[in-house]
Amino acid sequence: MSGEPVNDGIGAEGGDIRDLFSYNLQRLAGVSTRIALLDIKPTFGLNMHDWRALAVLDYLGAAPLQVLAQRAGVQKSQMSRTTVALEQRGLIGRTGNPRDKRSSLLQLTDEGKRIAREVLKVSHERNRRMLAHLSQQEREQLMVLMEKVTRGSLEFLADLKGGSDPEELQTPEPRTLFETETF
Amino acid sequence: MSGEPVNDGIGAEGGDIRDLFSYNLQRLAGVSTRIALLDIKPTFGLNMHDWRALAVLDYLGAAPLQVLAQRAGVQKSQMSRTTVALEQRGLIGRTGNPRDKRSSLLQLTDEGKRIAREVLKVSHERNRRMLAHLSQQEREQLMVLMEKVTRGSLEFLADLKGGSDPEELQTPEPRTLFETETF
DNA sequence: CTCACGTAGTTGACATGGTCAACTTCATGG
DNA sequence: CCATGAAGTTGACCATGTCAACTACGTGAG
Repeated sequence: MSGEPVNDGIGAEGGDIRDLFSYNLQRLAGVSTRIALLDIKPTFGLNMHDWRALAVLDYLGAAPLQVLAQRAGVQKSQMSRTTVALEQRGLIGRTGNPRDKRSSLLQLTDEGKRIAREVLKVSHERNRRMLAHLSQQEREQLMVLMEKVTRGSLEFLADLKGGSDPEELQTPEPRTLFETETF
Repeated sequence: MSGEPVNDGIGAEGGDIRDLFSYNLQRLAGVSTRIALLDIKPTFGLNMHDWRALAVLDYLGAAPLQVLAQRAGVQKSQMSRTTVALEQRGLIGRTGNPRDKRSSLLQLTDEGKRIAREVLKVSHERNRRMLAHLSQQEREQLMVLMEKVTRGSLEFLADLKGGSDPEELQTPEPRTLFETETF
């Protein structure tokens, strides 16, 4: 009866790739990355890794590398290289971890904080433009839905990664998830 | 008065990176990619480029490389390499383009079609699991919202890419967008 | 205490992905 | 028929993601 075919992101019989949630998600994420880099790379000389590391450290305060990596959603090897580079640029400092001599606590320098706040500000503006066609209510709803999908996807991923090590990547944070940190 | 702070994906004063739509989008996309590769790489020996090329060709039927690249959202140089590899594996064939001797029309072989359909099937299941926590209505709503955001983001990107060449990347397809193809 | 085992972090190697520029081949309009 | 430009290919380069090995240190069992 209804003229418009609706799309639920799963795609039933006869549907093609354009009906898949994951496909549209990837496309949107690609566009978002390109926009972010056009913003951030020329102005601040940061790539996405750098920016995420700074931003996550900004709200963590001081944290060992492992925690930083988990929160940013990257492997520790990646984060190690990123933090070394940021330290050389004077945006990050290290202090000994009193509880564990194998690690240091990473934290933003004053310059690092300044940059992080500036980038965060232009990122707000960037997001505002990306979400321009949505009403306030739609924006809130979108965030809620994405969080649900993230939760479901992480469970799925944990399943696939051998039923064995569920710990590995289930790290993230949509603020309402995981406020249970105890490093 | 309301106890819960709501999040609109833009992040106002005092918000941190976890409030940003783009940040959560990137994290979810990363998880989605990892899930997809765990599915597709071992079973079919395809990477994401391969899979997208096959899937897009599946609904395009026969198309020159440029169109295929646009629809898949990648540059023609990338798509060129992908199609060469897929042709060598016997999943894609070429026939002369009657309208333009510089190009060929690409199309799936029977084997290519078979693979594309199989991968599409497991992708349906994958999306079903990722969206497991959403009701039917929420899933439909999510797709609508993502399409709006994609539209807004593409406009924004076109703006940034010099007000000049708006053509370049605004190619995509959430089916309801762009049904105006005329190659 | 000490030793075996686990964990934090670093590093090397490698595959993939994204971008740009140069180049060939052909199309098309003046 | 010539100048200009588009289609596709290729080479180069950087960013990203993943894995394994290795060092240094923590921890629990004996």
